Amino acid sequence: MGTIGRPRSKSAHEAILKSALRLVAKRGFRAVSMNEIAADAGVGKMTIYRHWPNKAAVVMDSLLELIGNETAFPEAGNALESLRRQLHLQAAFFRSSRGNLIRSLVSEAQSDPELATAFRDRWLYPRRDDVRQNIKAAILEGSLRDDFNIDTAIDQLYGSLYYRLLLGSGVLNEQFIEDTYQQFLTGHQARLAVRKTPKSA
Amino acid sequence: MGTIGRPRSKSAHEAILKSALRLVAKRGFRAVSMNEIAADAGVGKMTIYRHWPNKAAVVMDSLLELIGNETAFPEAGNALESLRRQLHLQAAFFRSSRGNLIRSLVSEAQSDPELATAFRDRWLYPRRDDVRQNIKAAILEGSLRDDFNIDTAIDQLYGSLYYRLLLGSGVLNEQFIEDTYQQFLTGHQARLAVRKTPKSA
DNA sequence: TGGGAAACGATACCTTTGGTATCGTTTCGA
DNA sequence: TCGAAACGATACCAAAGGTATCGTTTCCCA
Repeated sequence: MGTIGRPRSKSAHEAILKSALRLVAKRGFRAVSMNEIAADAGVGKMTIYRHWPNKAAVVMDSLLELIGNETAFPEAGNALESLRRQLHLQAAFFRSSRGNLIRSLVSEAQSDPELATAFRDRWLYPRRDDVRQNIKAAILEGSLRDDFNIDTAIDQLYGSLYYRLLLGSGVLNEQFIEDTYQQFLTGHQARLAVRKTPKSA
Repeated sequence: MGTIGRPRSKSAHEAILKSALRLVAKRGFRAVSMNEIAADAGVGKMTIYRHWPNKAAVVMDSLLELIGNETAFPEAGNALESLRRQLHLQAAFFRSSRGNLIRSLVSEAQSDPELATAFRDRWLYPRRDDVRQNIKAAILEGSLRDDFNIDTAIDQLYGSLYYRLLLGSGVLNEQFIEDTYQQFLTGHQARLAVRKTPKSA
């Protein structure tokens, strides 16, 4: 049997991802060329195309492998508080240069169905699953009602964050996150314990 | 004094906008080339560039001049009902091939600051102003409270629509719109009419 | 331990496309 | 009526994603 040949260079792989992340975060997807990424990583352009099928795939992997866990749900005393803190984490992530990665991939996905599927399956849905799990925990803790559509609630929670990231209509500051969180609570919080007066008060 | 020269052809102008709208709505911004738009409109490519500075500007004007009023607030018995119907209109607009225009322009705007500004100033903000006016009317009618941040409320109302349009995470069906509208009401509706007792009840 | 297969960096190349330059021609208005 | 500018057509340019191929290097396995 023939041998396998020279193995892929792990150092080249990592250098490419790091260069792609740094350049795209700073200047955006379209402004960065593949030649530039290759030169910055000290690598031949063909080496990139031996590891990934196209430019979008490189940036997608940069996001997932290097900074994919920066918005994980933080520990907190209870599920609702963990959700609140995660919203602030996600806003900070979007405000930072990392936001350019998301903007770039969503932008390219509009004309690249394969990328759109990959972005949903590898970025969006896993994170939505985390939110869903958190909301279920909050329900079990008795903090949230149990009779609403969770997917719709997730859209309402995070939709306005993506909206401000992509449309630039407003600032993703802490006040906005607090307002969004409170509006979510208003609609989904379990009825507060002490309800002494009957409905016909 | 010299004369003015031959005037711009209004028929060429309109033919270009119609071709751009039709082709981009059907196949998307990136998949349609300027040569193709020119050929479809029966026009020289240079004529397009005499009327618009670049491809994005043509599509932007197609949106505004040809279908910009398809999501106007419909007449209704009261402001809240008008808002509810407009949400359904906007969802239908996004579900139709017109949604490709919005997706295309938002996508291109991520790497084109001038287009981003134009999209906000000419598309987004005028429509947000309509929503703001509607919400103020609903407040005056006594249907909504008057102590919330209107801009944040608009983001929460429409953010999830743009989110589903751009991310494709869920269907923009009527149930989703109803849920979104109800969640908005839950947080912002005025306390139901009869409030006979003073605050210290 | 040595030979073959495949990855490596480098570079030339192909194709597409947005945008420009320039042609001779047409149309208007002053 | 004539000049200026727009017209359709076409050749062209530059940038960039992606491919092909070079000689070289590295490693696994026989």
